[in-house]
Amino acid sequence: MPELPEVETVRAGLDRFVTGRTIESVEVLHPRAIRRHVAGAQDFADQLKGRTITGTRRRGKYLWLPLDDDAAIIGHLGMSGQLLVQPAEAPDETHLRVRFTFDDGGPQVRFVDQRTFGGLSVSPGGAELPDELAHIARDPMDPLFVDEEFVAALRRRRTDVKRALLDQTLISGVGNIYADEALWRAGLHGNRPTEKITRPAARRLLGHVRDVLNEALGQGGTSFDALYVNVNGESGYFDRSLNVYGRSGEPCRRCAALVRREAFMNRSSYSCPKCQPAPRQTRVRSVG
DNA sequence: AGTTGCCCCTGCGCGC
DNA sequence: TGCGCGCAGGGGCAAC
Repeated sequence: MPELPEVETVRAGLDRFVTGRTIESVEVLHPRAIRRHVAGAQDFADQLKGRTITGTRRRGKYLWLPLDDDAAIIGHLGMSGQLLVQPAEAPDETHLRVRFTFDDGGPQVRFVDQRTFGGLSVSPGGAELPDELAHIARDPMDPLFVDEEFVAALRRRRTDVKRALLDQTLISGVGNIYADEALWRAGLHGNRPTEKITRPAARRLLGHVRDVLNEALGQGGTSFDALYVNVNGESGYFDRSLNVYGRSGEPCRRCAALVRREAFMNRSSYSCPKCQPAPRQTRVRSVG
């Protein structure tokens, strides 16, 4: 569920509550929530006990908390994960998976995840980029993201442009909502083959991706329901600014044609039939 | 080697 | 009211 703006909102919210605090204990209430930590729940808790969190970082949809021993706690929210700051006396959430308590007796950090697609792990390399995240491309908010490298890499792909936007090894942080919104702004149908996107069109698309991510971040992200909230349990407001996502059958805000929904990889894509005409011919797939 | 589907889960809203 | 179905902000990984 959460894409870059939502994850960044969570990271920023977490920062002042965790930086400089020392972990007293870690309670794993559901093993699936730490499945990426292959050594298991006991090892996860043992490694973290007594460690001090030195800050908060993010790349794409992943965030991590560097520790005083150069490892880091990595967090991914999946579709329904939350990181909440809660007083010790707050009742356990229904889907509470992991609880962190600190030696100052202050608020706990809780990982709550209804569907358990998200999870936590401990990985070395926390100061720069945890080893586990080596395959994740820089996101477009990263000062070291190189636009022209993205443009070239996009055009080298042999896939459809929406699939490329969702590929976290090409560009990270973009998910189903913001891919659809950026494609609408760019006037491109998601099924357009990447090799036919011109360099200027690719640059424009990247600009729209950046714009929509920034605007959503300014609104605290997109919340359709109680599943996405910040560390204090508050919703974001970008849902009011969505132009196509989830607006099937409603008028396009640019041309009033009715927004269409198309099946896409067991999910949905939303687009304007006039502003984003489907490519005449779908990508030719190599055979044999 | 690059690309494509499947599948992991829980809950909600809808139609019958 | 109750059941079954489809759908949901993601990504790893086996199979082509």
